[in-house]
Amino acid sequence: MPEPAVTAEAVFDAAAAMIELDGVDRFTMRGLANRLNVAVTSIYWHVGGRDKLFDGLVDRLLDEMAHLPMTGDTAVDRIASLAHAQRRLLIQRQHLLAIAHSRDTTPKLFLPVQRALAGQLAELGVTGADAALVLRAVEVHVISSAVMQFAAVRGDKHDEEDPSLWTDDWPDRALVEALQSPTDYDAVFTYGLQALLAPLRAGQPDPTDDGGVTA
Amino acid sequence: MPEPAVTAEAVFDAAAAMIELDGVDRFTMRGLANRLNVAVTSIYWHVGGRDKLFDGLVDRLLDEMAHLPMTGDTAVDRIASLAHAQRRLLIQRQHLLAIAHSRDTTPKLFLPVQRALAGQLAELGVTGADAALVLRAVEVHVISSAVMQFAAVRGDKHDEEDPSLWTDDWPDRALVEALQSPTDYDAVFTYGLQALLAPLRAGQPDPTDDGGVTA
DNA sequence: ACCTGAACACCGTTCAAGT
DNA sequence: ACCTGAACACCGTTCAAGT
Repeated sequence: MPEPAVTAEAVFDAAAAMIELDGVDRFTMRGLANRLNVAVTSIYWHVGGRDKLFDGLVDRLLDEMAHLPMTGDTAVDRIASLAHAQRRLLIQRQHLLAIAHSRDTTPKLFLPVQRALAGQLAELGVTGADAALVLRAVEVHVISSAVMQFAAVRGDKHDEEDPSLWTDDWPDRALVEALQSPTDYDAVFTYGLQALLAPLRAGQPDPTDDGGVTA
Repeated sequence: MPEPAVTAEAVFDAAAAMIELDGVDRFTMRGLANRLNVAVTSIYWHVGGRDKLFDGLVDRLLDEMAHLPMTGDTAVDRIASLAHAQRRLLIQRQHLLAIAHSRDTTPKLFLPVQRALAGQLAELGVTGADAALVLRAVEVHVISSAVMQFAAVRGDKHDEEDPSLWTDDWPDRALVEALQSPTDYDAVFTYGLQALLAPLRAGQPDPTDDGGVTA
């Protein structure tokens, strides 16, 4: 009974490692087979084709997100800490996030934290459709900003401002200078999250009241 | 002096139309050449390879964004209306946005609206590094949520909630039901935008004060 | 059950050759 | 200046064949 040369586990591990190293674009079935020292076709037997392989990798990410820490004295703090933890993991798994995005399964990433968020919102008295809206607003903020930061950081060469767009007589020199340096996505994320959670801190004004901004 | 069979303009037009119809993934150089009734290699002479072609398409999107409308009685309303207009255009140009994203040039999309936003923020007395932060928070919100919505809507089959994740004894039946229906991304966007702009409405509290949520 | 090589139908891109 | 076909070096996937 000779041991198999590879297992499905080993295929996923190797694929994840390769992708984390070189990115999704440079990942090929043939390269993976080469790394595992098997024929390409062997991979098809173990895990199926490229799509099945990526499905499996995304499922791994989902599992990881099911065990995120959540700390804090108040419910709002716990929501914020969960959002930060989720974001950190997504940044760490940039390439898996990119895969999920390219496969249009980003909304699946809501699921592992939904129950925890719902529980904290319930503690704040936010329930029903209101809770669904806030929950999704937080998740969209966490995930979409991570998706975008990933692309932005990779293309950081273009992030520096083109000064030619600003006339020299623009009065706010400090602003122009601030825009010249690369975006601090962590700060932007935290600012946005804080804004999203602000209405939850002071009583509970109707979160669906848009203040007439709908334009 | 025979007229050329194709021009660079015509190539870009045809490419944009094809991509808008079938998506980026199904777009190929050979298919484009076929549609134009020329040899593939002719395209290389006119606009260069795939990368150059996509660069050109993204530049077209940038041009479009330079002429967005901005209306409203107050500066905050004008910022909101600009954000909504930018979002609408990005949704309309979903596939071009996807191209920009895949090429890591999403931050470039900030540029065409930066001056207008800076002007309105200045009217509100928000300047310097604070203005840069708010400006980027708004732009990240607009662009990243559009990037994500695009993927989410394409994969809408997965958007419906898996009820098995909720135990039957979860108390908030209305929430579970709300999560079962597909996400209303417009509502989520408006809610987030309103939250981002709220501190600008009532005086100007320090926007970098995170209320201790940094976790 | 596991692994292989050959083969198919694609890609993007280069380049010498035509007019 | 403009357009072509042939050719190169890749892809992912299928399938019959081996053990």
